[in-house]
Amino acid sequence: MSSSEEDDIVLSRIPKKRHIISEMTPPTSIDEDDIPLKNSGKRKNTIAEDDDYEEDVPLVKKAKKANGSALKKVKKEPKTPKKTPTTPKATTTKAKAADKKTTPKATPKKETKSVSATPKSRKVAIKEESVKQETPMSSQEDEEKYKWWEAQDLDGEQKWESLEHNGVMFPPEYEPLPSHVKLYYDGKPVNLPLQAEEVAGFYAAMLETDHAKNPVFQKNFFDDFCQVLKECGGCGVDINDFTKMDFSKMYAHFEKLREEKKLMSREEKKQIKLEKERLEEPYKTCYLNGRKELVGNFRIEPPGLFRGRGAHPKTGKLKRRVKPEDVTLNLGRDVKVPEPPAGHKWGEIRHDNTVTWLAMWKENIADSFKYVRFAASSSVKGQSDFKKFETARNLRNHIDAIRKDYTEMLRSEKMQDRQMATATYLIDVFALRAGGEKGEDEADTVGCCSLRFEHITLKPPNKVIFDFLGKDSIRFYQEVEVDKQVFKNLRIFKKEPKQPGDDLFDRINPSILNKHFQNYMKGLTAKVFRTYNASKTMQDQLDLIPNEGTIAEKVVKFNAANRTVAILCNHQRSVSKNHGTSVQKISDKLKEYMWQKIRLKRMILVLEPKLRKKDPAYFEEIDDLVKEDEEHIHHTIINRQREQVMKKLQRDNEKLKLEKKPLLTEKDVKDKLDKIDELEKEYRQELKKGKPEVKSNMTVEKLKQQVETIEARYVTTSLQLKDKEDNSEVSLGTSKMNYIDPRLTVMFSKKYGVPIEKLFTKTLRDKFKWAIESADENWRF
DNA sequence: GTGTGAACTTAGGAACCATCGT
DNA sequence: ACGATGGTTCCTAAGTTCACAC
Repeated sequence: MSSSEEDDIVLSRIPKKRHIISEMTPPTSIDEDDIPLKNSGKRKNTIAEDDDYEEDVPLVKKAKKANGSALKKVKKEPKTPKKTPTTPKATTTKAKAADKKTTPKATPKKETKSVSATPKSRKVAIKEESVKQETPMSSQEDEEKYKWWEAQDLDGEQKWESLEHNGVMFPPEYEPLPSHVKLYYDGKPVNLPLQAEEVAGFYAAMLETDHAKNPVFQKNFFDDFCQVLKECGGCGVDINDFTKMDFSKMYAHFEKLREEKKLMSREEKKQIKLEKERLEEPYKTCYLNGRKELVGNFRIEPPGLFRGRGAHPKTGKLKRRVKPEDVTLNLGRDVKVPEPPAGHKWGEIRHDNTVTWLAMWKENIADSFKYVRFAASSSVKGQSDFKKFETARNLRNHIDAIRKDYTEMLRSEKMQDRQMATATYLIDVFALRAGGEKGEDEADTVGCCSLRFEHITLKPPNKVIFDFLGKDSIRFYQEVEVDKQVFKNLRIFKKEPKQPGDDLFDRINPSILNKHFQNYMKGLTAKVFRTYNASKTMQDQLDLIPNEGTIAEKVVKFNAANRTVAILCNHQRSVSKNHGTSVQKISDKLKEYMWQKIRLKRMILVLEPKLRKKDPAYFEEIDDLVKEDEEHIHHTIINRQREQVMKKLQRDNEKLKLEKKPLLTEKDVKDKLDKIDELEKEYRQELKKGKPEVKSNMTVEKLKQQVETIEARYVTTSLQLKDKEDNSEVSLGTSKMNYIDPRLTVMFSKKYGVPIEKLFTKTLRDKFKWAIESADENWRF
């Protein structure tokens, strides 16, 4: 076959390539790496014509490191922190939208128009609406009824016509510790300045968590703590050794507060909750194009210690308090700007209707932005969700062609194309994420394009073992069989001089890949494959479910389908710490049921011994129970009963103590204990004789009835156990919320007569209202 | 292409809450 | 009536993607 021939050629050329590559890119140094890079463009063009994939040059991804940060700084410099629109964004085209006459009423309509009209490269579908902004905050009638999915699709650059909101909610000010609660350093109490005390408190409060035991966390915390301490003038003691810090007093104080909170009366708790709700009331909603909408995260994130996931180099760093001056609000031009907190000003006011955020601030850990956005149930989010699923759904019209193409392209002469095809295969088949490049100061996690040498192991003829940390440092481990050619390609991508640490896909990145995808379908990017395959899988799984059985059974089947999707997407959750015990409990229960059943059957035989011959199968299992197990179960039962009696005694006594009445003693429960003793005796007898006592009023009929009851319980419980095990490390929620087209769930609900409440929680019903109201029992993805 | 900023979706764990079995 | 338990919501970190400057 031509394939192997081709491969032979390819492989035979490798030495040559190796030579070239090692000349061009010394394997050791990243910095030197970026020198050849500059030539790459030129070289590549000529070489590509050779049809010799071997010779085009890897993208050099790590090049920036050194001068990258320098660049960054240069860039940032012109950014004067003044009031002028100097953020990079503000100077770009879009920025005209953000153009800020901080005085909101400056030139309302003209500006709004120019906002939308400016972006040069795009045809902006804006019909110069002479915005009839009827006082939004008052129109309450139709808001409930607005169904955007039945309305016209405004699919353009402009995201809103008018926007009014009340700004953001700030966390409460820091409350100083009582004077007797202090940090101890080197055995002595320390008087910390308030700001430093707050930071120390962040750590103290989490003293018993895993985070606090992580050395990186400790170091980052300590560095930032010392910094803060220095900034506010120190504390008279030279604090320079983390190990001498004693947070125990502070920790105890926080524990006490926690306890007190728990012990608050029902009434008090209610009051506090009411008060909280009253305070957040104004921020919960906003007006979008005159209609009331829910805001999502209107609360500014409180300060604290950064809890990065996985091995994050910055974990433990201080997340500083956000001030109104740090916050940029985005709202309509003609609308009242909410009052900043007393004595403060907003950082900036924007009127950018090409974006959907309400407020924004810069965060100090990664130096990125945080946004206040609409809630998931809002029309804005609903629309983009709808669009996302429609894009994914549209992929079904192209997927065959795409698969055919990449299958062919796996053998391309051009290295970049081979990588592209192979990556597409992995993304399509194993639902990998795109895998963008990550920095030194982030956790080392990867996706498809950032997979490295050490992340896959090849086992001929075609087995691949993936083992890497993906998003959120969740491990992706799979042993799979792949297409022969994919296997060969991966082997080539790992060929010398590649070594651990090197990128497998050194000629592509998500950007290149996505650009390629655009050729097939508008809006097609790497992540669309995940959505498509998830929803497609769900559809296929649902198709397999017969329309029969109880609602509960159907729900179980639905969840099983959901689970296959979750597994496809590698959605995991950590096993809860008491998972082990609760599994043990259930299997104990199962054993006990089994024992009960057998015991009942033995009783039947006591009544009518000849039944055994008549129906040997029915009685077969009674031999399965060995004496030791039986004895053990007896013990468990007896112990449990005794414990229960004693526990109740204790509880009663506690009450009596409060009422100052005389306490009960063991004598008072003697009756009960005696009964248990009796039972114990009975069991012992039973064990000796090998058959149970049978009450005089028992009949074979009754006993058989009881056996059935027990059997039913056994089945239910074992299903429960299986479900628990299967689900212990799979998280169904993420795929239900983000990947499975909600119209599939709605379809299932209608077609199988399962109330939607059993499949979607309240929040999901709100989020997917559009789907619930638009899909019927015949809808297909 | 590379680098970066910006804006958006996706994600797991903690906190909170309701319900269930005893 | 009560704690354990499991489900739901909240929180915010961690991704992807896109536009733009170079």
